[in-house]
Amino acid sequence: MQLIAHLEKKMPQEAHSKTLTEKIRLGELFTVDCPSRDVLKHVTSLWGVLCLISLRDGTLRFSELRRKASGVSEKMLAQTLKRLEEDGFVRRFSHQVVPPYVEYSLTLLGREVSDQIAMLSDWIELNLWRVMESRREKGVV
Amino acid sequence: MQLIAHLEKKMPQEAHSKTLTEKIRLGELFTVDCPSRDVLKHVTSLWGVLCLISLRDGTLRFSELRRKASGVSEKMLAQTLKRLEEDGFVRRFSHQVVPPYVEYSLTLLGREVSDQIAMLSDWIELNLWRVMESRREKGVV
DNA sequence: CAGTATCCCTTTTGATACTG
DNA sequence: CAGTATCAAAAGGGATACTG
Repeated sequence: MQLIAHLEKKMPQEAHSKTLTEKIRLGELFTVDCPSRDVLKHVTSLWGVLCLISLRDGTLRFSELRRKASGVSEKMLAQTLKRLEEDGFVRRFSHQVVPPYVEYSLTLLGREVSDQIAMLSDWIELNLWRVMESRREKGVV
Repeated sequence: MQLIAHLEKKMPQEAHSKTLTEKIRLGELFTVDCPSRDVLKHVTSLWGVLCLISLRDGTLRFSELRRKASGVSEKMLAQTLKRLEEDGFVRRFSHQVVPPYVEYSLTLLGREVSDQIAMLSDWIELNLWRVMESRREKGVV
C-alpha cells in the first residue's frame, strides 16, 4: 500500500514530538515516499471530478469547460487543468491565434482514470438513497 | 448528473455579486440540491480512504485504527469515523466497559463503497509510474 | 479568449490539553 | 481508552484587475 506512505508529506515534521525517522522505525509510517496521494487529490477534487467527467464527451475549450463545470472560477479551473495536464490526464492544445483558442481533451491515461471516477460517482449517485436513509435514522440533517 | 448540483453548497452566497437564484436562472447552476458531493468528500478524503481500506481486513478498535492510519490525529480520526458512521459505511459498537472499548467495522454499504475506493486507489498505484513519467516530461518536481 | 497576479476571507487541519 | 474542546496554522477558494 504505497498510498499510505505519502502520509509522510502530510505530517507536520518540525513541530512534532517524534522525529520522522523515529516514526518509521516504530513502524508508524511506511517508508516509500510516494505521490499517490497527490494524484488521488487531483482526480477526486471538486473541479477535478467535474473536468474529467465533462471531458469524457469530447474536446472542450477553456470557456466551454467553465460553463460546463458551473460555478468554477477562472483561477480554480486553470489550476485544476494545469494539474491534470501535468499528471498526464489532460491534453492541452493551443491554436496559436488571436484571440486565443485552446482545446482540452482527455489522454488515454485520463480516459482510464475518468472511468474509475465515473464508476465511483455512479455508485454514489445510485446508492445515495441508502446513505440518506442511514442519515435520517441517525437524525443527521 | 446530480453530483454537479451540489456545487450550490460550495458557492459563497453572501459575498457574491449575483444571487443564487439569478445564477440558477442563468443556467449557471443545476437546480437539484444533492449531497452526493459530501459523500464523495467523505470517502475520498485522506483519512476516509485510509479508514475504509484499513477496515477491509476486519474489525478494529479506535486505537488500532490510529496506528493503522499512521499520522492521523485523534480529532481527525474521530471526525472521519463519525461521518462514515452517519453515512452508514461504518458500524460502531461500544462495549460498555471501563476503560472504554469501541470497535469499528464496515457495514455492507461500506464494503461496497470501499470496493470502489480500492479499485480507484489500486488503479492509481498501478499506473503511478505513467503519471510520474508525464510529470518528468513536463519538468514537474 | 485564455489565462495570471493579488488580496482576502473561509474552511480544514493539527497540536495540545482535558474528561468520563 | 476513546474521545471532546480550544486555539493557531495552513490550505482552499473567490473577486477583481490586469496581460498577451
